[in-house]
Amino acid sequence: MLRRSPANSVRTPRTASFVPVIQREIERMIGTGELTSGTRINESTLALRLGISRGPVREACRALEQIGLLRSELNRGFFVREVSTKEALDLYDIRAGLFGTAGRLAAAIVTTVQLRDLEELIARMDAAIEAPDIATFYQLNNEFHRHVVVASDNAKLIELYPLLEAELHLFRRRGLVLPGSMRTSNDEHKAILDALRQSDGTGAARLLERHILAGKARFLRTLEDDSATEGRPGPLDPRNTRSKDRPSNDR
Amino acid sequence: MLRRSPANSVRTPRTASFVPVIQREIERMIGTGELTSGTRINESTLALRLGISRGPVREACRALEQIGLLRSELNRGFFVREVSTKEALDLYDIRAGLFGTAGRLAAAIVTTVQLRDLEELIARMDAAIEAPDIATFYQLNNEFHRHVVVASDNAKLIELYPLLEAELHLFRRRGLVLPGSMRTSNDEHKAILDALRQSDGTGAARLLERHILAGKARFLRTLEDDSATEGRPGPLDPRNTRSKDRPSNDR
DNA sequence: TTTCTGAAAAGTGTTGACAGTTGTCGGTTC
DNA sequence: GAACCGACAACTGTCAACACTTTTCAGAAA
Repeated sequence: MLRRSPANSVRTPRTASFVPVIQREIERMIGTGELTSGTRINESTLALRLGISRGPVREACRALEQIGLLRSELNRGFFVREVSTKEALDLYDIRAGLFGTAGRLAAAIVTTVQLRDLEELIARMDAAIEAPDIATFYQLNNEFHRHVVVASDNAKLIELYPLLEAELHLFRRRGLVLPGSMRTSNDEHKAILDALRQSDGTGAARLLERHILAGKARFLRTLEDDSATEGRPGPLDPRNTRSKDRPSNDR
Repeated sequence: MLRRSPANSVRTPRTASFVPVIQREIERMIGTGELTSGTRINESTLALRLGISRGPVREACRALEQIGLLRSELNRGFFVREVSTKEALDLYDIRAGLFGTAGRLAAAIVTTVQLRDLEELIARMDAAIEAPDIATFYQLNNEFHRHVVVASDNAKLIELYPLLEAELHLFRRRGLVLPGSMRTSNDEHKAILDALRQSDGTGAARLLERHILAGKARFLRTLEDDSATEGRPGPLDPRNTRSKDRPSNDR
């Protein structure tokens, strides 16, 4: 099946495309903060670093533009997107709706195994609160959310929800979880689990929606606190940090 | 600013990228049925037809893959996506959730002008029902939905919702609106308008959600009818028409 | 006739190069 | 000294060509 040079098959036994690999890599770099909001993607440099040419890099960027992690400017290339306060708040609303939907669907079909998993995650979050270990709590919290979405058994939802979360993370990085809120947050988790256990779809939906909206409220509070300490710009100022506002590309 | 040959500036005064243009073009071809589910996109042919090279075409395809209109197979290129019955039903659930969210948000901020627009659309739909003019009703119905989403003033939602609708249209084309359902559908519109008028967010959300889920129920009925007349394959068979099942690409 | 085979044709994945645009950084003018 | 100017460097958008894979199809074998 592999025609020539069975030994040095380092290059081009074309078993995979570069594009998804690059896409993940850029996602990773954004996730770790290696690439921060607003910075430009230098295609040539990135291609060189990955040992490939610009074509696949551009394709990956085009894909990432579509899911909202990058934006493009004509003749200036791709930039890591900046998410304004307004957009971040909008994302909370969408997530609330989708998360509620996930819960409604999940309540009808959730398995006992999945319920046990959720219960265990809640217990571990309690432990993290006692420690206290914010990083672990944050991670477990994400895991809990992911589990609920997966339990909905809605493939599109399972695909969509993390994309929205990733986009939200583009908002200037800050401690998203207030230490004081962990306990109440986990109490909400418990109520959610109860609703799911009782196959109470509308109840679960309502609780999950409120859970996210509570997150939105906390988010808003941190914004207000910041603007209070930082000074001038109003608490809900939709403007962002960029100095140079060019008209963004279409779509 | 334009350096050479001011007359025949047919080529390359680079004021726009080809990619969005091609993307729209492919979307259009899918929308009109010129490209049907499952067919392969021939990059070379398409590029030739548009008078450009394959690079931008590939970028556009990559973008369309990300929003769910195309899928890719290694060394075989891009295909117009096929949406299975399960996926179509999943999409209805997501749309229901998002549409409800849109309504909840819109109820709080909808303007009198927007309310009047919605009212007018409802009136025109009534007229279309009387005619009866199914095509016009279908179009006005879409317009109504779009208006509600726009009234939410949530940019991401406004971007997302039509994408889901487009994806749903990839399900093997069929008359999505049953003639008999137009009247009840428009009655639902009227109830929705009332809720919005009264700034009743939760009411609007519930009604909008049910409105979409009613569409899902009708969709299910048409499926059952079809399978009854067509013969063997079960009403909820998730399998699709493809003969050759290869492992699809990741993501 | 039907089934295999293998070579040519067709088409994708990637590359390197070119044309055009944007940004930089001296020097020049006011 | 600050604002302008123009050449140069850096970079994007696009193209044409190459390497490899998949598909097709005529001819051989059963």
